[in-house]
Amino acid sequence: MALDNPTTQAAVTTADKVFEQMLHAIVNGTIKAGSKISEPELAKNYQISRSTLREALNRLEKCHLIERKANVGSRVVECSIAGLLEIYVVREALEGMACRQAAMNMTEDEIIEMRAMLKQHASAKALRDGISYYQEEGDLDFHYKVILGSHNQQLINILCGQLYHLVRMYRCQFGMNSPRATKAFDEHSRIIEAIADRDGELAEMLMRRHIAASRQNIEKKIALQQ
Amino acid sequence: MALDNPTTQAAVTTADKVFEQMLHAIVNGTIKAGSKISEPELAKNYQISRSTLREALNRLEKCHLIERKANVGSRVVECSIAGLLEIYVVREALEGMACRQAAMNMTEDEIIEMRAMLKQHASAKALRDGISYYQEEGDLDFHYKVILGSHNQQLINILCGQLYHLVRMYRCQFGMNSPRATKAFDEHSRIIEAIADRDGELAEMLMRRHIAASRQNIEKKIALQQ
DNA sequence: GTTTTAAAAAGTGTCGACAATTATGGCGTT
DNA sequence: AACGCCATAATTGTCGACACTTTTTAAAAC
Repeated sequence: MALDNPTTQAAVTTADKVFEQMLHAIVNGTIKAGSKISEPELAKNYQISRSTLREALNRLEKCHLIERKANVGSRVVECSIAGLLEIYVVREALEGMACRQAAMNMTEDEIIEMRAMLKQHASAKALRDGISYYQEEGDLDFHYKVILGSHNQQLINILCGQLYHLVRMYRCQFGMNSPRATKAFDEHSRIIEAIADRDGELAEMLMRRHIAASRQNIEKKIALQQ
Repeated sequence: MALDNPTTQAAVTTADKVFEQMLHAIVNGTIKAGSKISEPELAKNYQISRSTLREALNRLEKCHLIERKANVGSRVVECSIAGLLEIYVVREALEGMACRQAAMNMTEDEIIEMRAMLKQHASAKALRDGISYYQEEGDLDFHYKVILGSHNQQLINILCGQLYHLVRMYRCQFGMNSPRATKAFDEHSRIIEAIADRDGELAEMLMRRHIAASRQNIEKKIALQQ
């Protein structure tokens, strides 16, 4: 499935399942950002013991979705504009480098797969009502594939394993369906071509601009609102 | 203290203390890389219950120092050349960006502090026998300060909170006292000047070259050994 | 002798209870 | 009425025991 994370393995233990449930709940705001987490209450809700719940909380903490203070408890992270911009800065650096590495390390098969995916996005875009699909899951798909294409486990872990949960949380809660759909599609195309040409330097530059453009788009929006 | 991490708060709970002990043990190789972790055995060694130990293991997992598989157990991460190079790639991207942000966001006081630190390193270097100090803790100090100077919490968390434990582990276990001491000192100086000039673009480029040079130094060494 | 199967041992996951710490609320004082 | 203090309640941290999985061991079948 598109929104499933490439790094997470199937949830076998109950703590895993509760983690996934809470993950979705936090991402889509059912568990409110900034709210305090009551261990006894949640354990009762999910019908599990506190030990199991705490195991799930530890994984949420690994994704930086909750923060814990000793002897005080856990809170869901706040969603602030400043925090969002911070994430964009990190993404610009990491995904830019991932793109450079992808240009060096992607297999021909992976490149073919990416081109096929983009073609599919293009037809979905033509359908017009498919635009929202493209923006949400399609965009994530594209970025995932580039990151995986870097073949760098550290990059993959940081980006897919933790940062992207936060990205999805912000997208959900800020309702970000930016009007950059068409533009973003063209940018994706050029990035793939740079990767296919094995031009790491260009690929990195294009990806950085692509992400920086999204960030500046948000900065502009904020400036207008004030 | 130099090697203490700026992001970790004082260890109050026993799980915290065990985490710190195990952290040091893993970093310096007392607990061998790649070895399996027996919960019952370690719990007995540290004279704590398995619950508390597992809490400590969760924090080690957050730093990517151990890896867990469901119903199987934990292993200390392996130290491979490939893994080391992967980390350098991530550092080049993240610390480069951190340096750019530092040029934008550092306060004048922080810049003064950095210059003072570098002056101290210079005198230590002049002492000759201080060289090892400069290389080990001094180098980490410099990089820490730049990262903190970015004022970007996400960057700080990823770099100081998790990646740098791995870096220290590799330094310890591979015994890396690279002969780049003098060169590195000059590079540090130029980076600080770029930050002081508020030239983010140059600062990022210099930091990336600085880290890339270290990586290439290792690649060269490896090539010679083979 | 090798492979398959089954039982036993060891290890991890989960639970409920107790201990230690922090938050709450009422009381008295200023 | 506002502030500080103490007792109580609630929450988090830790413990030991049990349930379930995986691994090991040994026997049985081929």
